[in-house]
Amino acid sequence: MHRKPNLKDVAELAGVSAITVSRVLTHPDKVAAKSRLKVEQAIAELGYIRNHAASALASSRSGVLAVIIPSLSNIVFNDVLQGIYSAVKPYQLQVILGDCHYSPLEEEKLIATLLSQAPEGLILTGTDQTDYARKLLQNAGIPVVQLMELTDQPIDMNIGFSHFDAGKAMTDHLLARGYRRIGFLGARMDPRTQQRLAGFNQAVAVWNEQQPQPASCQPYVVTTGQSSSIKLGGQLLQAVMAESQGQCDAVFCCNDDLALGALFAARKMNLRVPADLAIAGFNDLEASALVDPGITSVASPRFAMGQQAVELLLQKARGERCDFAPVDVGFSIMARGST
Amino acid sequence: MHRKPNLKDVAELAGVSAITVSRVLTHPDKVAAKSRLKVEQAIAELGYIRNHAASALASSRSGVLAVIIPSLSNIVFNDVLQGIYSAVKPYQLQVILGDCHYSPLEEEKLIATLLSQAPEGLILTGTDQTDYARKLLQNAGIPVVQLMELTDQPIDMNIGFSHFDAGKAMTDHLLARGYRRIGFLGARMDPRTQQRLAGFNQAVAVWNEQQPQPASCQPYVVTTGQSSSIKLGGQLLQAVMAESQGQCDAVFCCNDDLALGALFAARKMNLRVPADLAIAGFNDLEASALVDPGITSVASPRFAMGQQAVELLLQKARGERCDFAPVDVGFSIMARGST
DNA sequence: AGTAAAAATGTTAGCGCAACCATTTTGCTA
DNA sequence: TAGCAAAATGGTTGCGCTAACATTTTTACT
Repeated sequence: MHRKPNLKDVAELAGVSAITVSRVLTHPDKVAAKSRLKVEQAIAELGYIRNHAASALASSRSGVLAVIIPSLSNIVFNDVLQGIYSAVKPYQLQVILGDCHYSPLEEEKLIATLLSQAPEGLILTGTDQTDYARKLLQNAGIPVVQLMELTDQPIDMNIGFSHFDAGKAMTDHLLARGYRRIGFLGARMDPRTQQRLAGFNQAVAVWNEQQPQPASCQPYVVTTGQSSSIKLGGQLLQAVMAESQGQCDAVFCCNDDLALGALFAARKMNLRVPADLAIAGFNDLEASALVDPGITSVASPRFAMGQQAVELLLQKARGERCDFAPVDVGFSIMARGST
Repeated sequence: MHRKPNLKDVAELAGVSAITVSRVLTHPDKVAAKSRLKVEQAIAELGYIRNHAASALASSRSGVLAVIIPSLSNIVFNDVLQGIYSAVKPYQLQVILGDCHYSPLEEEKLIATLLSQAPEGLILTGTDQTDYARKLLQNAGIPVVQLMELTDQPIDMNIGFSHFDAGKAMTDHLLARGYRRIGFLGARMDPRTQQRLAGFNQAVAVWNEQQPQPASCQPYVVTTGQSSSIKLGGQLLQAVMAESQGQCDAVFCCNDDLALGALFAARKMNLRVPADLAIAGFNDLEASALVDPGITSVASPRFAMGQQAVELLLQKARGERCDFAPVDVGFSIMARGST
């Protein structure tokens, strides 16, 4: 036999009907142990592998979960992905992953492509999808989770935390520690980074409103559209130092890559951390806790977010629940030596 | 209309036959501009999205590329993935990604699952697949690339470099710099790590054979099955220092995570790098170049490997070539301050 | 043993699309 | 304008599987 064996071949060899073979594969408990054994032997003998396309077509269940992240290179989404994969494991689900490179338009195209797989659900990052993308998803009628940040108008389900609040909290932390000339170092400037910056600005504004003149805070904001990296952190530190004429006494980096870069660069500039310069980051990467001094950062349960996204998706797909309020997973300030 | 629109619905609205609509989607150049326009309008109006399962079943082309990596958390495979995604982009191909957690058995199961998607090709990491997995792949008759390391008996195609040679070269580098009490810090101990260790042992053996007694090299090997992390690097450094009673003057870490951890720990132990202790790593992560001192490491073209894997796969799938000798992409020693 | 219920198995039909081959239309040359 | 090749389009069929219903066999209990 040259062509690949199909259900019928297995059925003939096992001496049962095709549907019985099908059942062995999908509802093994609905088949008598005796037949099941015969079928399993036949499958093994022929090296039969089910044709997923045919199965999906006949059952109109694809067994596919679509995931779109903004970047493969940002480790942050790696953690989320791991959560997703770990949650998916017990189920017969394949993950199809797309990278939209932080572009809503690319994301829109990806959504259109991925929808052709008729996925059981879709996990998106962030909340700034295009109108057309939202329409596509509405029509598709599949459960959707928007992950990482919170929104008032979710497409469907929503799990995340407030990057605005986190940015504000970190800035308050710096203010509370006595820093008054605080730089904000931002790269990429995707929506979540912008929210962190907004939180920073808000915290500074509130502070300056409440404090008498001599204690007021001078912010220095340096941002770039470049994607963030450790190296860039050093460059941005130099930039903010230039802009503040060396007055800057703390920097709030929009993520830990920049913060690490700033820390390494500070050393080379002979700035003592935190005596001359405090450094705060975001995302709480492993390295941040282990460098000396440790970098103060914002931690969030990324792995758990990924897991929970899958759980909610499947609950909704199974029709177990349908009232899903946005889930705020919160964040925490990991205060360390750098501030 | 409640159900999702299908080809026929589009065809009726556009006033053409179903097959013409199909052609607009797959061979747009085979359709007159006039019909194409009508069809495109109808598609937009109905929000039609092609059913991938039906398409795959009818055409027996899945448009899927399967990829199995040993770990999502290891950034190294991230780079490879990025290469794969970048190479896949111009084609109508979806990537289905599996994580086998460094387990050949899990990999075997994953292969069986992924084969049911009838992928156009499969990219595997490493070369230690189970016999049954190899048989499955032989039967499947799809192009396969084994990535990252080289082997004499590839399943099909093979792209990578010699981790043995790289381990040996790095050890030679340390010996040439005058270090004689060299520790090898290994975590996870997957096949590639073992090859690096074998290269290390070989280099030491060769050295000791050629050198007179007083110049001979004393190796200290400390390994663990735990998965590697920055933190673990520090712990392993302490372990090797204990084992060598503080005599160790250089450590070759099986990857840069460990090396960074070793560097951070060395600082806390008041060891000057490289005066008291040299540190070498593997993989050349971004941070390794930017810490102070920079960590000497082994660089390899991971992104390019991913890209090339896709290219070869597609060439073979299109039948353009079939004689694929293993591709050695090589490596290079990035000598930095740490050694 | 007899009966009803439950479990196991089979039959039929169709999921949505594209390959194949047949037919119609178009564009071009003499 | 006829005639022909090439381009465009359509009809039929089947890809491999499973849902829904139909039938048979087994089980449990009187």
